[in-house]
Amino acid sequence: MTQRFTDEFAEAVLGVVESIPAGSVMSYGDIAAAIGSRAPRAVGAVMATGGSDAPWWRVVRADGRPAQGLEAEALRRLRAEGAPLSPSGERVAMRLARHRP
DNA sequence: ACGGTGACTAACC
DNA sequence: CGGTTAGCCACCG
Repeated sequence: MTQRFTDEFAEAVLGVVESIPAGSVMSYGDIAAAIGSRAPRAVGAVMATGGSDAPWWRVVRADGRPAQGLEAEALRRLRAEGAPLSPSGERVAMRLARHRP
């Protein structure tokens, strides 16, 4: 571990992210709601800061599109996991892939 | 204390 | 379907 997360928020976010099973995904909003927050943007900030060690590719936007700037990489990994993708292949089929705890 | 900012979202047109 | 707009909350200088 390279970083220690003293912030409860960041700790909670990463905990949820690591609980997402392969082949499934959660939106930033889903994660925020899962920890009783309404700050999907803050979730994104945590991921941008210390999400490198977590399965960040399983965290996508509400419309099923992966994080801005990492779309190609994320989609590659998601496909490898067998996550259901849209016919176009550029976004995740949220209806099928969404993980609900 | 304050305002700007962001790996966001939902509502509208 | 797609482009815009306003709303939200946590973090940082």
